[in-house]
Amino acid sequence: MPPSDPSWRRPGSYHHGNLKEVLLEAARKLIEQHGPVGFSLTEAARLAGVSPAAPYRHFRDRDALLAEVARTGFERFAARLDVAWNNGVPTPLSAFEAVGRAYLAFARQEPASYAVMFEAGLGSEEAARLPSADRAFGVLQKAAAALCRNLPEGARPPVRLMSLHIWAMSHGVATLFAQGGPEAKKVPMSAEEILESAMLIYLRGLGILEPEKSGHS
Amino acid sequence: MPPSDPSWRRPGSYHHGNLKEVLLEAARKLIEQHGPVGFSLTEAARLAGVSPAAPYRHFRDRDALLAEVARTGFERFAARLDVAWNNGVPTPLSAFEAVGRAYLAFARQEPASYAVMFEAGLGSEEAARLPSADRAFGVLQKAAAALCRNLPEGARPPVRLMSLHIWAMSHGVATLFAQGGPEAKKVPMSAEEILESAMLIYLRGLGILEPEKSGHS
DNA sequence: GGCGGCATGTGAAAGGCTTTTACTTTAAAG
DNA sequence: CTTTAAAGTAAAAGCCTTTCACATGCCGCC
Repeated sequence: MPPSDPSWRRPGSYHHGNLKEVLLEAARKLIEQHGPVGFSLTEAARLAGVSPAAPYRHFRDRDALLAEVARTGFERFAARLDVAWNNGVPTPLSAFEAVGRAYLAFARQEPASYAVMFEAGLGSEEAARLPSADRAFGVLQKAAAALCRNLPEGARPPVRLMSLHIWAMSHGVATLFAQGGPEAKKVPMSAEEILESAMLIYLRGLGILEPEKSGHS
Repeated sequence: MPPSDPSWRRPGSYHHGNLKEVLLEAARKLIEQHGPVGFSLTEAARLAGVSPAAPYRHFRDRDALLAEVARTGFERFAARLDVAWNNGVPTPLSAFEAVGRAYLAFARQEPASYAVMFEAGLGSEEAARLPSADRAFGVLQKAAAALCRNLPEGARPPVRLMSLHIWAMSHGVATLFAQGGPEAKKVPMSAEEILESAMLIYLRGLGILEPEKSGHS
């Protein structure tokens, strides 16, 4: 069992000892730099210090490596959203906002994972039915449900639809404004401010928050 | 001047006569099928019936072709949003909803263009400062401003922030649910329904729409 | 009308990437 | 200690990108 340091390499040995992890790490770094299009298996192998054929001992092909980046990405993503949600304490609203910030933080800190997880034609064909993808969405759904609990019986929106709204808004803000994305520069606000303000207005529209008296934050 | 049919080819001639347009069209078709990663200049040339070197008479390199797909995509995108907006008639709200549908329709009908326009590391580095990208965003901003005009003076939200919200929501819904995307299948609603319901709630949160009495559409 | 220039397309070649196959090394199980 | 199979290598086939010298023929100019 190799040490937890993901860039560890068995000293002076024919066998690498940790190649799979190192390749995934290298892939994330390269995708970050050159985009998913510019990423090359050979270059990842070079970074890991092995021959171009070595990766095929751990992944069927290039796509399988990307799919694994997506899979492990969803695991960390779901875990971080769940930690941020923290069972809705201290309040459902504050925990909900923490989830939003965690969403954006993940997109910022692992842009390569996020791209492979959500961009069409990368590894995401099957990503939808990944268990951890469902777990991640489940966090949003739990949060939405908790926010509705104070509402009178008849005024509760469909929770599933509500979480799709939240997901779409988070995803839109993340890709447009949180990653170094095209439009990030033209906007004088952080992605976090944009997402939070949008969510406050949305929740007000559902009657979950009181209408504000005057002025907009 | 070649005819307007984009797949026209000069009959039995050494010179193609319409290669640039045909290459862009081929690129969109190929990206649609294999994703931006799988797209190859050589294959586009094959589709157009020319040698692999021919494209270099019209584009500096592969990236330049993708950038041109993005540029022309933004032109059509802006034009279609503007047509849908139709100067806010018959009512700002109905026109606004038409813009939303046009947004999703474009993402559906030109998934390749949309991907290259917005996905990181494709042609989008400079796409942000494209004039037509600004025009497209300008339509959203016009629509947002018009929706606010009925509001009392002090209750008007910052129009720029509001249009960022609208943009992010539209983009999120488009990429998650409108394109054949990962999650489209798991959801029993159309992207249009998801976007419109989200927008109604959002506008209610701004006080632009009346709170509904009971039940959720 | 003929001619010459320039835009446009071709062919071949260099170099990189993906993937396969046969071979080598070495850790670890018995 | 020996056997075995996991994990790495080298080499080769095939595709892609890009460049360069060369071919073609459309168009404007005399």
